[in-house]
Amino acid sequence: MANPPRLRREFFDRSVHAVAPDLIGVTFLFGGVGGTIVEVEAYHHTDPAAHSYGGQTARNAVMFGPPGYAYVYRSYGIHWCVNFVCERAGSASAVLIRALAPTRGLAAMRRRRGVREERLLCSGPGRLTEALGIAAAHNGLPLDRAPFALYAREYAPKIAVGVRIGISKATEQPWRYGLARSPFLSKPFKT
DNA sequence: TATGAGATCAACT
DNA sequence: GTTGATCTCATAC
Repeated sequence: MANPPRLRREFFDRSVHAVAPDLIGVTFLFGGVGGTIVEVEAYHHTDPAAHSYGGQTARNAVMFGPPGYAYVYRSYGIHWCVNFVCERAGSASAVLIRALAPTRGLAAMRRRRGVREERLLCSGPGRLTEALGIAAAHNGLPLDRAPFALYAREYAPKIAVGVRIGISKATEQPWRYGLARSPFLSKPFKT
């Protein structure tokens, strides 16, 4: 069965609030391993919760570059989290990938994660980077070239919207998007 | 089901 | 010195 078309780099050349819901249902592979995006969050440089809010630093420099690149950072000193940079160079906006429904490379994901349950492989930003093998070395890589591969969705999914998770600033902004009722969400959406 | 501690690092006060 | 865009395990109800 043929893969659907890859996402073009221009896909990311739009408002982060337009790109984020459009990523739900997209297939995200890294080194041939991954699945369907079911949960994301949008961050913009005018947003106090964003890493880019206080200006450019060594850590967040990729966010200030052109769209269509991966921003990878260390979270809580333990985990890696991956973002897709959006809009245009300097806008410093990105979409945090929070959860996947695993479809490809299940054995590799189970080996890296050390768990068997499919639900626990990619249901959280730290979990999915561990499952896919994403780390600091991949910060700043383009999303339209290997080892990244993004494939357009083939249907319009039912999008759930809610407040973001794990932040303490701008907590009221409804910038978390997900596939409604997916069992692979890091947390369910209020209905 | 719910709450708490520990792991461990870069940015910031 | 404190705080996170987190996760896991332990303990308590």
